[in-house]
Parts: sequence; structure tokens; C-alpha cells
Amino acid sequence: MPTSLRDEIKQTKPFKSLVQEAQLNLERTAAVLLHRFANTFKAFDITPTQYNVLRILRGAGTSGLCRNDVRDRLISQVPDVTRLLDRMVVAGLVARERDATDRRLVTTRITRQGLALLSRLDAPVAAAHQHALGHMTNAQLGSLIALLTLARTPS
Amino acid sequence: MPTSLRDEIKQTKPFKSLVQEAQLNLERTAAVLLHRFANTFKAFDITPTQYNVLRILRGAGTSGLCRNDVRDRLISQVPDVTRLLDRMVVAGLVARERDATDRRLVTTRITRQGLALLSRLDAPVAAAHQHALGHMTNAQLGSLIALLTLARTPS
DNA sequence: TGACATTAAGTGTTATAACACATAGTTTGC
DNA sequence: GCAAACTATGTGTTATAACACTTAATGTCA
Repeated sequence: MPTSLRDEIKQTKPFKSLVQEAQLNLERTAAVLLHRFANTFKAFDITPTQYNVLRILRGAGTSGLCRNDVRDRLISQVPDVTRLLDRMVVAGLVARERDATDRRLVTTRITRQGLALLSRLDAPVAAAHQHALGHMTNAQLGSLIALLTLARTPS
Repeated sequence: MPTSLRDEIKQTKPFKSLVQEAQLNLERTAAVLLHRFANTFKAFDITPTQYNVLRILRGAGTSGLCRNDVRDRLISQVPDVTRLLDRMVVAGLVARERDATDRRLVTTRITRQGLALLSRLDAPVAAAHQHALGHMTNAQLGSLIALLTLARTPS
């Protein structure tokens, strides 16, 4: 049986408005799920953001992507993608190479090692998603996705 | 007109599952809204988490709350509430006092200055919530809250 | 063609997050 | 009443987030 946010945070007073209640529910739900999700990656020594980068670069294939393209494709924006990629270079998961024609650009590509790590992660990650939200029906998930998409749309 | 997450992150391939799509939508929506929300507080030199603490302590009144009670009431959990409160003590927003009967406990209370800051924030915060989600109907907000509450419930 | 704007990446610095560990006070059960 | 378990807070340390600023390369256009 679902627990209301007010019970979870032991708040005695009612929320001031429905928009406030919705936003706080959204923040808490995302935080709870992300925290659980991050645990999936701990054993593999990467963060959810790094996993996101690996997936983006796997999708980009051998042509790779420049820093800003990676940044624009992240689920949640992070400033300082440079040093995020730095760490992944050190970990051997990605490689960087300055573009020959436009020397401002630096192309980043996933390495064989990065691909191997992703392969090992695919099953546990799918299981984590299933564990997190698998108790919801497809209709509920569809409604949730539609409402979240609407919520993001600037008014 | 709402933009799908796939378009936003320029993802060419479809999502692997509905649970994955829902979780990624959730993360992105929370990140986008939280980022906008944080801008509301910048001019007041506090973070959304500090604002959350102020509201919790205003709700607790003159009896205040000990550190772990504050921690349990936060919308999204943070480790190291001690130093979060440290900063707020330095900023003069809260005050700490060791409990006389159980000397393990340290009671934290909001200061007059903290209350004054909250008063100045009430209107802009309400406006921010309205701006963020005011384009949704009450029925949509209600559905969203119900679905998020369900999503948080462990399966 | 050469000043100026624009774009891409990187750097410096401070603050905060995250995690393991330490300390102090209280309760429990013999 | 004392050792052991438990509870609450605090500390040390590393990693990452956030933000302003800098450098380098390219495009633009008088």
C-alpha cells in the first residue's frame, strides 16, 4: 500500500498547493529511485552519470561525439563534462582525440573496455529498472510518462 | 506541445522497456524542475536543501528538532546533515543547543533571522511552483501525485 | 585581410556529496 | 553497578558539483 509523502517526511501540515505537492513528490521519487539505482553501479565502480555517458557513446558508434554533444544527451545536465570524461579516460572506459579538420573539437569514443563493462551491466540494469517500477502496470507507466513529459514542458 | 524525452536527448533508438523509459523521464523531469527551482534561491544565498531545512524547523516551532529528526524529514536524503546545519549556523539561520536531559541530542532551532528569510521566500517559492507546474490541470496533478506515490512504493 | 564575434574545450576554485570511521552518552541485562 | 549493545552526533577524507573565467580555433564581414 502506497505511503503518502506527508507520512514519509512526517509533515503534520497539509501541502500549500497541489503544484507544490506534485513537485515535492517528484523530487522525492526521483531521489529514492536514483539512490537505489546508483547501488546497482557501485560494484562496477561507476556512477549513474558515467553509465549514461557510456550508453550515449555506445549509441554514437565509432564516430564518437564531441564534449558538448555528450553533454546535450545526458539525462540530467552536469556542468564540467570535461572532468567527467577525464575520469572515464583514466578508467580506460573512453578515449579522446582532437578533431583533424576543426581543431576546436575533441571527439570522445567508447573503448573496447567501456563496451565490455556496458555488456556486463545490461542485465543488472534492466533488472534494476524492473525492480524499481515493475510493480506498475503498462497503463500506469504510460500515464506517468505522459504526465512527466507534460510537466517538463515550459508553460 | 510536449517534447518526448527521446527528442530532448537526441536518442535515435527506442527505449528498451517502459520501466526504463519511465525511470529516465522521472530523473530528467526532476532534474529540470529542481534546476529551475534552485535559481529561485540563488539570490537569497541558500540551496533548495537549506530551504527545506528552514521549512522543517519552522514547522517544528520553538521545541526544535534533533539532527536525525531533521534528516528524516528531508525531501531527498543527504548524508552529512551535521555539516549542512553547520553552514546554516554560520549563516545565522539556525541555532544549536545540546539537550540537557539526554546529552547525546543536539536540538536545532530556526532563528529569528531564519524565519525572516523564510517569510521573504514564501511568495517567490509559491510563484516558482506555480510557474513550474501551473500549466497542468488539478486532475493531471492529482494523477501525477498518485502515480509517483505508487512508483515509490517498493514492490 | 584583419578586427571582432562566436564556438569549443579546458582550468581554478569553492562548496557540497558521499562514505567510512570515531567519539560520547545512554540503555539493557546480568 | 558494570560490561556490552545501542543511539546520536561529529570527523576525516576523497570525489564530484557548481560556477566563473581562460585559452584556442573558427567564422564573419566591413
